[in-house]
Amino acid sequence: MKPTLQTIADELGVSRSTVSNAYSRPDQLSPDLRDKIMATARRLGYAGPHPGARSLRTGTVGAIGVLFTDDLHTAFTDPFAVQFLAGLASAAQRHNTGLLLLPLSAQNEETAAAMVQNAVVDGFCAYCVPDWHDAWAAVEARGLPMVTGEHRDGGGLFVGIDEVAATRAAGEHLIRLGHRRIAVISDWLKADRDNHPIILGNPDDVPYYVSRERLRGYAEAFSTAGVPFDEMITVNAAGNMRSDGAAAAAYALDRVDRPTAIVALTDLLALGVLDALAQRGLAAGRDISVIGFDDIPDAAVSGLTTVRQPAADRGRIAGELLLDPESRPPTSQVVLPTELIVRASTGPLAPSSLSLRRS
Amino acid sequence: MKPTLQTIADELGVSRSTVSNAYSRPDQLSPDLRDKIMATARRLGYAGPHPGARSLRTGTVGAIGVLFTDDLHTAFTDPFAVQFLAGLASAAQRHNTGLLLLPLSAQNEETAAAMVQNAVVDGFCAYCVPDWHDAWAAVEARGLPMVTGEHRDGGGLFVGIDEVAATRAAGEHLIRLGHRRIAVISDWLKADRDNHPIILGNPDDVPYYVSRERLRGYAEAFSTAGVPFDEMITVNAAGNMRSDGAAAAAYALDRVDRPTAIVALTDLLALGVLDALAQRGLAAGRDISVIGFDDIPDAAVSGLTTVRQPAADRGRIAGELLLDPESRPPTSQVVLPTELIVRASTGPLAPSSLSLRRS
DNA sequence: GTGAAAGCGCTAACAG
DNA sequence: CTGTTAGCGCTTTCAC
Repeated sequence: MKPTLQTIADELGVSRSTVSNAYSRPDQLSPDLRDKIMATARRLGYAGPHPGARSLRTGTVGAIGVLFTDDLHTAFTDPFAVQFLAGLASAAQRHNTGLLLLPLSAQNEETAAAMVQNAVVDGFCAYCVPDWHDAWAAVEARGLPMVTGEHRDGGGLFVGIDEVAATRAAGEHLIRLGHRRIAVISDWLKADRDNHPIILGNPDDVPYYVSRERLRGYAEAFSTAGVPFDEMITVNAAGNMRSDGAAAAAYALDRVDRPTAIVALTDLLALGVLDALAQRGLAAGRDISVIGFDDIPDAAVSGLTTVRQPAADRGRIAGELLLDPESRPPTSQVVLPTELIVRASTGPLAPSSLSLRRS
Repeated sequence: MKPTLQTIADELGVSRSTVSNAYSRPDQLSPDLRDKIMATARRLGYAGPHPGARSLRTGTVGAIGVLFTDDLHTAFTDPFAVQFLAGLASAAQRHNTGLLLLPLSAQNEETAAAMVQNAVVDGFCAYCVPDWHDAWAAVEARGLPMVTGEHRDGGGLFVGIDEVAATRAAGEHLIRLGHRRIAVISDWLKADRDNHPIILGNPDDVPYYVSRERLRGYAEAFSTAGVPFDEMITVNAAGNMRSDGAAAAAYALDRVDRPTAIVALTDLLALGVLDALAQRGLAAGRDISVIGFDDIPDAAVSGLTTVRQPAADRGRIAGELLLDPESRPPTSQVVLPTELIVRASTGPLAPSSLSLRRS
């Protein structure tokens, strides 16, 4: 039988609460007694109050649930996700809190919801969770504090960026450079996970918040310049991997009316687009302009024009909001700044493209 | 006030246990009643049994604690760690279990131990935790199942590789090629986190299991060939990052009696060594031989000779052992195979090096 | 099928 | 400073 507070108390002939105090409120009893308690605890192999029992009593656990994609491998390959998590972890650590990764199966929404229901946590942090997911409902039902960067009206706290404004600025940059025939590449433009061009009636049809909003920003910039939504070339990517970016870009590049610019909704995909260009002997920024999103370290290395967002801050602030109610702003909506970083991968419309455009 | 089982029971005039059964044992009551219960639960905003309370009663939580480095950023930059975690997560998911990341502060061992003590989990998985860490003791004290790949005699379950045999084989390869003046680079050769050459009396002095064992393997191979331990050039790396590998390699390369081979105890460091070679116009495998460890994807790309280990399997099996007691082998010691992968970065001792050796 | 009783191990008033 | 009392919200025999 495992020792409990009572075991120690009985052994010493004191009360259970005294032993409890020895651990949680050392100032409530004489140092002598405390030492004696700790000594017998050690002797009996008692490791301290049972965390589960304590948490039932105090109502706090010391863990926050992170709704996460099924595919940890891909998630950890994404520098944005890693920075976000690192930021979240730094806040968590400051509050002596762990991160409960909840890898939600995209196949089996039922188990995903069950994981959320059974998670022993103080709150939830969700991102990269397409919003049709049942898990959303489960999180809301739990009634715990929740923070997300992807669901601005979802009841919980919001820490994120103005996705629409960010890509609108990027789109305007492209417009200023003269581009009008533009392809957009992203995963989650459709619910399926394949690389292929798609016809999209409307940005609203996109099932995933981030992709949808970013697409909206571009759509706004372009339509303001006279390029209607349905003239944009949209290609769905299988996932958010560099190779997917290259594969998806192929559908845009290998067509007669090749676009003069390709925007990817993440840097990882944009780097793949650069790969596809290189493979075809095309020069980014001269033959074809490319824009990404995130400003991951490799973006600078590759001279990728992109939108910088404060990944680590998003995580850190999300954590603070969850763990430190004092810090909660009245609005509960923290919108962090983004910045368009112009590098070599965008340039003015090339004459060759112009002539092609007339053909 | 948040609704509980009792709230629902009172509302319907049934007993608490009936409502409990409605959730956990649907076969114990009539479908009608169950539906009615679920309906009022929904109506009252009851999300299902409180996970913490349930776990106190049943003794199972649905989470395993992963003792993790403080520095998530670096951890997730290491493909080995990512693959390991992905493997662990796959097993966890199969058992409907989450991963509680416990980022242990290396500075503050006290808080680190406290995190372990307070973790609401069913078991622990530890790796990348230097063994002088207080957290070890805390884990053992908890008395929960624990699995590690780094502490073969530590009481818990072991899933790992034969580190010594792995590097011994790599060392023998180097010896066969004629190398005798050899440098070893690794983080955690000393407890400090700086790049600098060190004098090591003995592999036993190394404070971290993995580094120690791998160093032992090399020491065995070399001493068998007549190269005593104290003739090996040992360089401590600040961390397990590519740039650290390059920085540490500098100390080996920029000395008069330059070694003819450099072994790094991880691929990430070895890739840094290759960077350092390139920077000095030296050719890996011709001028200087280099060996890594892990066989991460980039190793193949760079033609790095290395030791392949089954990272994802280590994680997956660790998870199974923890979560599925049935699967536990009698010994509780699972040793997975490794394989020396010879690529272009190792080659026979170059004549130029030989002459240099005599000088 | 359903309910009553007995805790899981702990903490937080409060009284002594 | 120490002990008593009263649960936290749930599951699980075991009778009915």
